[in-house]
Amino acid sequence: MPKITEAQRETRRQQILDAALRCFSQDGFHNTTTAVIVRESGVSQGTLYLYFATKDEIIVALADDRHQGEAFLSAMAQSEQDPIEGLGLLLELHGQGLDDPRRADLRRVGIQGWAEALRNPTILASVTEGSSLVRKEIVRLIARGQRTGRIRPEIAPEAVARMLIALFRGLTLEVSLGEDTGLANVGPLVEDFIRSTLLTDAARAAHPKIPLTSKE
Amino acid sequence: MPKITEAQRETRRQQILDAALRCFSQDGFHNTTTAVIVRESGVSQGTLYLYFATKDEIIVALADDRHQGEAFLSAMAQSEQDPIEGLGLLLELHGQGLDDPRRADLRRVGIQGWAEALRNPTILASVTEGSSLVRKEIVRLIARGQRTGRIRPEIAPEAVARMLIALFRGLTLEVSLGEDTGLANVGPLVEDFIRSTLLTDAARAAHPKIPLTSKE
Amino acid sequence: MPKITEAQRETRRQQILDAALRCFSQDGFHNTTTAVIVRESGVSQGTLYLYFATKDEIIVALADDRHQGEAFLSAMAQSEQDPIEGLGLLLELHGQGLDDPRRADLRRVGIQGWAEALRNPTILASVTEGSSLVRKEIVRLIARGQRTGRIRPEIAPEAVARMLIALFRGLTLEVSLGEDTGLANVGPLVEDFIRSTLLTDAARAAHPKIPLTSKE
Amino acid sequence: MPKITEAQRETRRQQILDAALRCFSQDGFHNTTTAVIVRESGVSQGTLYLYFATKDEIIVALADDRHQGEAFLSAMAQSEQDPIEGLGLLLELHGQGLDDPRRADLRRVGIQGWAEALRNPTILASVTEGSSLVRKEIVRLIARGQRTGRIRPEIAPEAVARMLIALFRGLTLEVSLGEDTGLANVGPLVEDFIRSTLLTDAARAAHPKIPLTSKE
DNA sequence: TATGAATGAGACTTCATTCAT
DNA sequence: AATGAATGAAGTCTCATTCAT
Repeated sequence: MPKITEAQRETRRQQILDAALRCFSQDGFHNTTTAVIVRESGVSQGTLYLYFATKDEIIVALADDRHQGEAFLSAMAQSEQDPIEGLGLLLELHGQGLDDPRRADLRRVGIQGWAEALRNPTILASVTEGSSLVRKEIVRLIARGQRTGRIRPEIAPEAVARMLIALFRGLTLEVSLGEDTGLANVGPLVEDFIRSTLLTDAARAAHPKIPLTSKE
Repeated sequence: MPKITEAQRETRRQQILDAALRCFSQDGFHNTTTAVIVRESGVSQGTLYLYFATKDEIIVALADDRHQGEAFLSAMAQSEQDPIEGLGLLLELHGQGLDDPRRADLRRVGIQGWAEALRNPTILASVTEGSSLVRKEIVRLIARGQRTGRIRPEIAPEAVARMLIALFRGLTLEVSLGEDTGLANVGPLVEDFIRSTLLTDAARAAHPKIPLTSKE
Repeated sequence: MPKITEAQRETRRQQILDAALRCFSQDGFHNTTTAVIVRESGVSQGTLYLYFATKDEIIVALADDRHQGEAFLSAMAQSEQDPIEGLGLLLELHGQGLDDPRRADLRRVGIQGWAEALRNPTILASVTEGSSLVRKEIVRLIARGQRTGRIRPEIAPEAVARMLIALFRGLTLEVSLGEDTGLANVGPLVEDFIRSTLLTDAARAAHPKIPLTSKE
Repeated sequence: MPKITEAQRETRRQQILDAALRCFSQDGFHNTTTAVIVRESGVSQGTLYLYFATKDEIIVALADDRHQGEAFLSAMAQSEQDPIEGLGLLLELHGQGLDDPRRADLRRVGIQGWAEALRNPTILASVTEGSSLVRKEIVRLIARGQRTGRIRPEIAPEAVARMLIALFRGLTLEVSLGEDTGLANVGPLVEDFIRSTLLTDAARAAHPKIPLTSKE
């Protein structure tokens, strides 16, 4: 029987994960020693292993955190009545995620997660789970739009989903690498793409502007 | 007067890089020991360090190789007379690069390079150099298309370039993670995007189909 | 609150230093691997680095130990009331240090320390600190002797100090190299030197024999 | 049958030894790689091993060079008719050797030779041979002085020799460690020592000043 | 003879993990 | 539960020496 409450335990765990996120973001997963995480999180070397069985498990936990965030965004988009507005909201939220400086560490560690996923099945599962959630949500929204006649029927919803996910992952990378062109906002172009490529002529008339307001 | 010719030296170097590429692809950069690279490449432990000063330098060299490949693709696209066909060729070549099983290792190591670039300025420079080349080529093609009235003038060439690069990076990741949906080819959608979003009405009529034949 | 007390830590540290002293004495600093020190001291490879950051730091610590010993001898000499007896005591103690077989390792490692001091500023500082202490003590004793009229006033105290230090270092080397002539004790000659060269005629009469009893 | 003359061979050998002396003086024997010696001497890696079978043999050769110099000094002293003047000359020559900046490298490498001699019998033999030559010469001079009644008969020649050798070795060390007091010349004190301790009253009257002119 | 590329044993050091307290 | 000292396997890199040309 534990001598600390579940809440205390969860707090400690987050404390470690927060420190790990910062460290991994700065020095990379493999160049961060458990000693540093321990120092940054304020727990002891031994305590770390009361919460995570291995160092690998820490990055797995961070990856899991990440796709929980994605699940949340999907849920929000789903609550939207209009599918096109739902799609716009999804894109907007992800677009904001790209910009938010408070999420810089998450983005950087996310990229490292991709590299790890190539050889760690657990992390791969986590990454895939996250993208899968988003993909399904996009497919659902597109399909709904097609049923209501707003989105061109010949469009393959899966393809759109894959394309949008790939696009956002690529933008995450671009932002994190600091490949700052200082020019040209991609947001309006994505908006343009959706309007011209996905929407039917009728919908295009009804939606003079879909609510994609990402500043990125 | 060296005991070995420059060509022999280059061969040896490639031999090491080839082995390293295979190893890094399989186990990741940080989980590949120099001992394994040495074993795989058939040279001795000491010889490795006659060609690369540190293990890090090997991944830098692989990243450099990579953007040399990108320079080559850009050069090919530039040789095309018609900007739209040039753009199509560029996309096709990159699309083929996504599919080619012989390039699987390159893709996987490329993703690891992204993670390394976050904390290794030399690798970052190499990655950025590669994308920069492609971006400039795309901008050049779009601008040319706009001058000839084939591409809508209100389109921002930089934005298109960033979007396409992000898209292909994202697709590289998708393919490498094996997130295989088994469905829906993105290629036609990209083609559709270009036709609907970029081309002027006149050009769209003239190009009933732009030559984007990527099967991915 | 540390898991081990300061005393336990100091014991461990000495345990390592003792082993290192033996190893360095036998095989030389550069021909002694950390693996051997570890084996001899009974600690693990990792533990060594819990006490010393680098192998170099071990020899620095040994050099420091050495000049702490010299400080002790100086303190003893200073406690003597009569300056000539103090000088005699100092020489006697150092003379005993030359003979003592238990100090053979210290002498041998000391000589290696000289070689290291040529290119390691930290070790140089340690060696210099040690000789400086002794020099100051000799100067103090000589000057005191001059004030009481026992030592010839035209003698330069600094020169005597340098000469005696050089002499003892040279004798340390001779003993350690085993250049054993089996003949002729230097001790009485040093005694003679002091009587004839340093003492005033009056003091020479009062001290028919200064208490220099080194057998070396 | 050699394709180069003995003279050419000797030149090459010296070229290597000169480079090695400089390198060893600067970085120490163990921190000088053969690669550096090769670079400094201008010969190739392979050629080095045509002249010296091992790296150790290089320091042995340097040690041998050294005691050849000592043999030369002894020969000079022996040529002197008067034993006391001979002794003075010997001390003067060694004293000059301490000061000469062109001999700084020799002194530094000599000290490293002491450290090596502790575990390398060949180097030990070389060092011992050098000191032995000097010791014998001093003994011979003292004994001669005793026969002619210039030096006190109760003095042990061996002890004087050992003391003087130890003293000069110690001074070599002091100079090389840069323990510069900026004060007090030891030379006159040594002179004083010889006059007061060794000479008979008669000789002291005859030699108002023995020719010891070392500036060190 | 001379060269310099190649070799591979081995050195130092790090670090994820354990376990007695 | 928490601690932090201890562990030892393993990794990167060096370097004296060799040998085919």
